Amino acid sequence: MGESAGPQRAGTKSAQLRAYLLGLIEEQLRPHDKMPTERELAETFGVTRLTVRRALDQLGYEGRVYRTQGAGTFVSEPRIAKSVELTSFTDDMRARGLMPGSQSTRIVEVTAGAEVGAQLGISPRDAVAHIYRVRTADGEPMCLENTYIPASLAPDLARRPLEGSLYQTLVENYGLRIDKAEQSIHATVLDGEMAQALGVPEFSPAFKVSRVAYDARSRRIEYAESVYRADRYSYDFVIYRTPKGTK
Amino acid sequence: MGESAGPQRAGTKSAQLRAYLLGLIEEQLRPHDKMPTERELAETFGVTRLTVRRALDQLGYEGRVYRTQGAGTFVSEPRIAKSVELTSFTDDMRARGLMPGSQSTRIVEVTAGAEVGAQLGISPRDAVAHIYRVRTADGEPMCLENTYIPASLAPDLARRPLEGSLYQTLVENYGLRIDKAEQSIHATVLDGEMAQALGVPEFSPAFKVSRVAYDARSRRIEYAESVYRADRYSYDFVIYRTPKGTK
DNA sequence: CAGTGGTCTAGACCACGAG
DNA sequence: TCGTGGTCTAGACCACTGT
Repeated sequence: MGESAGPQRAGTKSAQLRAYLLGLIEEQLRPHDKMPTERELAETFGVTRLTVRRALDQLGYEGRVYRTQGAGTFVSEPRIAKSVELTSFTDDMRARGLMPGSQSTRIVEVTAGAEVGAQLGISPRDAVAHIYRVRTADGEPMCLENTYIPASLAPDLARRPLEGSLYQTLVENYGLRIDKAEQSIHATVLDGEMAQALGVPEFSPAFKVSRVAYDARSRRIEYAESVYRADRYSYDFVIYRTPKGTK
Repeated sequence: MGESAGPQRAGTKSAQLRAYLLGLIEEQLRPHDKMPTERELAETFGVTRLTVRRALDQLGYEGRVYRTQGAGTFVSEPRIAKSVELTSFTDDMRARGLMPGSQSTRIVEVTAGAEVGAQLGISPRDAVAHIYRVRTADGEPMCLENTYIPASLAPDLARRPLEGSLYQTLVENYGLRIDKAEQSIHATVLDGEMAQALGVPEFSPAFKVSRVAYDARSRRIEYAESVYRADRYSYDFVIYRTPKGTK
C-alpha cells in the first residue's frame, strides 16, 4: 500500500503498518468486524508475519483490536476509557476536550529537603528547581501542581522563562526525555487554602497524585505532587489480565 | 538452566525464560546490574534471540528491567509502585500484605435496570445476578462492592453458594474468563450509610470505582461499582510514554 | 478439516553507546 | 571500532475455532 501518501513519518515497517491498520479501523471497519488475516497482510505489504504481528500486538495493547486464536482478529468496540498513558497535563486536557492553561506559575531554586530528596534519590541538601503552577482547563482551575527537578540535571532552569511545555523545555534545552513514571494516587479532601486556590468549597473531594518520572536510562528526572479537583477529574483506563506469558 | 527444578509450570519457552530471569533479578542481581546479553541468553538456553527478546520485553513491560540500545539490559530499581494489572480483590490485598475477606455477602437475581443494562450492553429488562459484598482486609472493612453479571452468561449464579473467588466460579462453572477491564475512578466523600458500612466517619474521602470487564472475545462479563476507603487504599502504578511505535 | 492466531528457528542488517 | 539492543526475513509447527 505504498501509494497511500498519508502524513506518516513512521520509521519502522511495523509502525507504518500500524498506522495503516488504524486508518482501516477508524474509517472503514466497525466494531467486531474481522480484520484481514495476518498472512494476508503480510503478503499484501510484502513483509513477514512477524512484522504484521508486531503492528497488531501494538493495536491489541492499545485496545483497538482483539484476537481469538483459530478465528481471527477483530475490531474492538469504541473505547470508553483511555489506557493509562504518560501524557503532559496539556495533552491530557486536550484529550478531554478542554483548553489547558496555567496561572500563578512560580519557579525558584531551593534545596531539596528530606521528602523531595528521597523521592529523587539525591541529597536533601542538593539544589532543585521548584515549579508551582495552578493548572486550568477552559479557564477554570483544575489542579495544583508542585514539580521538582534536580538542578544537576537542569542547571539554571529556575532562571529560564518558562514558556511552553516544561517537558519540551527539558528535552530541547537539557536533553531530558521522560519515558516512564511511577504514580501513586490518593483520595483526599481539600483544606481551606487549597480549596480557595482551586475555587471550590472547603472539604471538597480531590485526588492527590505523587509522581516520580524517569528517563529511558532509569534516571529520576522529576518529582511532582498534584492535587486535582474531583468534580472535574476522573481516571479512566484499561487494565489487562496477567501480562500475557505468566498465566 | 534445565536443572533448576523450580515449581514452574510455564508452557512456552519465553515464559520459562522469563521465570528464570525473574529469579536472577530477585535473587542474584541488584538494581542497575547488567543482565546477560540477549545473544548470551539465546546460546545458553538453546533458543533464538527472538524468544529471549519476548521474555525481556515482558519484563520490561512489568518494569523489572530497562534496556539501552548499544549498552545492554539492566535491572530496574525495586519497584515502588505496581503496574496496573487486572487482579481480583483477593490478589490485590495479598500483594499489599493484607488478609482479604468478605462480609455480608448477598447475591440475588434482579432485572438490570437502566444504568447497569447500559453498562453491560443488555436490555434494562434482562436479568442479572447482583452481588453485594463488604470486602475486608485484615478483618477491617476496605471497600463496598456491587457486582452485576448478566444471567444469560451465568445462569443460576444467584442460586449457587458463593464460596471462594467469584472469578474462579465464573471460570470453572461458566467458562467465563475476564481478560480486560475498563475502569473509571472518581474521588468522593462518603455519605452516612456508606461511612457506617465501612466503619469510618461521615464525609471521609473515598475512591469510587466503576468497572466494565470483558472476556477475550470482547463480551461484557461484569459491571462493578466499588467504593474504597481512602485512608486504607491508594492506586500505585507505572505509566509509560507513547506506546512504543507511535513516537 | 481447513484456516486462524501463537510460538519458534536461524539467520541478517541497522542504530546506538562506550571505550 | 566493537558489542549491544532494535528490526526484519523466510520459513516451520502447534493450538484452537468454526464448519
